[in-house]
Amino acid sequence: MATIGDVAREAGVSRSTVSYALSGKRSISRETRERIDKAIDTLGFTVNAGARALATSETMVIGLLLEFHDDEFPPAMLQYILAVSTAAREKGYDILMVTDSDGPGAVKRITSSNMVDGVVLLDVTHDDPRLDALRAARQPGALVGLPRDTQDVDVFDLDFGEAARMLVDHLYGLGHRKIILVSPPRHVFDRGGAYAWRFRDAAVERAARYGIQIYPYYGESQQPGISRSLNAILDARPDATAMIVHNDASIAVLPAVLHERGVQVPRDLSVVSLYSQDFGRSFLLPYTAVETSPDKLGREAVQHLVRRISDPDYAPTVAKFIEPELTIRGSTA
Amino acid sequence: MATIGDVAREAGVSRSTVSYALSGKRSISRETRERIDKAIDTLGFTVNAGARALATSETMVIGLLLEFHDDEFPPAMLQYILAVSTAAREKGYDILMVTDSDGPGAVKRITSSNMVDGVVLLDVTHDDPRLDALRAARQPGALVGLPRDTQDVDVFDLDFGEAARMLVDHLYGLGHRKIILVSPPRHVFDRGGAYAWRFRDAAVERAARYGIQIYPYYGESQQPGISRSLNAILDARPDATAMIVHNDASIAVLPAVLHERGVQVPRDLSVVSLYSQDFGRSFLLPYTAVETSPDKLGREAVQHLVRRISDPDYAPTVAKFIEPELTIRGSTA
DNA sequence: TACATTCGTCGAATCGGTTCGACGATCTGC
DNA sequence: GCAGATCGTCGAACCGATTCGACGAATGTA
Repeated sequence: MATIGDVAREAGVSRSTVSYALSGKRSISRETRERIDKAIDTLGFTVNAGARALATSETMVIGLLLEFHDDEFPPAMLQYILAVSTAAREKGYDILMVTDSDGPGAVKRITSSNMVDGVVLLDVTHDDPRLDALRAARQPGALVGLPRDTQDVDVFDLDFGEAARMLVDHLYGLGHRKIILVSPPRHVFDRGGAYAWRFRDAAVERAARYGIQIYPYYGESQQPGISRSLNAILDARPDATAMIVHNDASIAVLPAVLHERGVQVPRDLSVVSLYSQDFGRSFLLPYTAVETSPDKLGREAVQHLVRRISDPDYAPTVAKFIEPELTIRGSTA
Repeated sequence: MATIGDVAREAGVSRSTVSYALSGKRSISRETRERIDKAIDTLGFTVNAGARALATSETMVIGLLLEFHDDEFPPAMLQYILAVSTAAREKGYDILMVTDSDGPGAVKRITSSNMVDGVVLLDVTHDDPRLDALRAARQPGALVGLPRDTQDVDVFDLDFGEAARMLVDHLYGLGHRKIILVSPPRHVFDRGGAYAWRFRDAAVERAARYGIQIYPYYGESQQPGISRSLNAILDARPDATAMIVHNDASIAVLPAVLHERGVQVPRDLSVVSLYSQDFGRSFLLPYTAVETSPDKLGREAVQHLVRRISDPDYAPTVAKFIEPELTIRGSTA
């Protein structure tokens, strides 16, 4: 591997001159620059990332922390990963992806060893143990998911409360008075997945305000439990005229379950949900739904993180809740 | 951030002594070691990864290259990612994940800048342009997926030919003489996804040997095309008594399609497929199938890569085809 | 014409580690 | 009791970049 010294020798200049030619931080004469450029590509020189990181204390790498739980649905997770990765690359950053089950340890390890310039935490829970590790680290972080204590951190999430209200309003406006709500699996609540209860509580409260019935249930995460639980719910509430499904795994399975029961949408039952458009396309989901925008979320998190990396006290911390958008797909009446 | 120099001063020894205490490459007296240990945790010292990488030219990072195509099914991809990530961490490596659409460029960038010690290429195609970049790099690489030219590279893949033969044999043994084959989408063939035709060709050849009929079709990757194409295929071949589905997206949708047509498995149609057990659990896939073992594949690739990193000319290059295992789930008769 | 700027380049210091050779002290074997 | 090996430690060189201050030459200004 050629070093900057080799380039310098080949071009007959000093190392610092090569460095300045590379960075453009000082002016270089045209002919010198040409000699350097030629030397660089005869030698096939590339800057050594480690050496540069050491000198500049910037790695141009962002840590991406996630843990895959059994109660999560793979396609959704992958969408976040790709969004973060793509957005980062556009800003010139690479992604160090850590899927360690010891989240706090992983945060500590990659930040304190200076492997990254900042981190993105995916799927942050109410009492996420990674937060202490992040605060102890002297590096910026962006969270996707809402923790209890948002002090000193930047948070990005969908406004699940508003999403719930939108969906309840939509159904209420169409005349529905008894609504089933399928939440994420109980595990998600236990683990502290705030989005689960933020959505449920808002839906329940909104329903109460309208004086209508809402029947909350937990969904399941794996087959055959998903179908079974959906059937049980439908059996238990034959009077319900509408259903809100806040669970990827359940919504993916719902079409089959309804078909098997001979239930037609929206004639017999109105169905609304939350999922991203891409997700809906992989399956056959023709439901009116709130768009969850994983790409927008990932992108915003990265953008903000990058800004904070270049200027650590750039702005007050941010808790950005992106606005839900309702896409009408005709699954309600 | 504390440096090794700070630790040395705090413990009253030289920097090299601290380094040796850390690495254990020379012996250290008990009391010195204790002073150093104490200094390390009063100062909260962690080795700077960049500096270490510079000195040792080892980053302890593995590059993971993948590109997500629309014609792929997200859950399967995620399984590979997690497998590689987990296996790497167990060996002490972190993962630099690159999802660049410019594959060769990405390979060149991360290898020639010495950001990684080696790379894993996911979903390698017949004429994968990343291979030239990999060969030009002076770093070991492990491929998942089979390229045309396997010279100087280590390849890991399922033995798709054998898998096809197993499934055909299985059906033939049960008396089936007219079999539908749903391959991956045409795009996958065009792109050079060798697994697609390795499977198809082996199935066709085996069927020919038995003198039975096999009807090959392309699958689709996105709804509603998937259902539509499955229906069209079933309409076109009412005489077929069995079906081999080599496509994640199609198999995930198949239960619904069959149910809608009133086709019972295995009474009216025998179905076999290829998918991983985890994948089957997310959906409701009760089909006799060959296990695709993404975890085993990812793990083996990483293990071999790590070995080659520590000893670049450790062994002849490897083309390892893991043996398909047939799991009988009663979807055939 | 004399002086102050700007331009282009260089040398040296620095980032934070690892590792080699040296060296005194301790231990071993005869 | 002495030569030789081993142990524990240190200092210095090195890994490959960046960046600061300096300095001669070219340019601009009065």
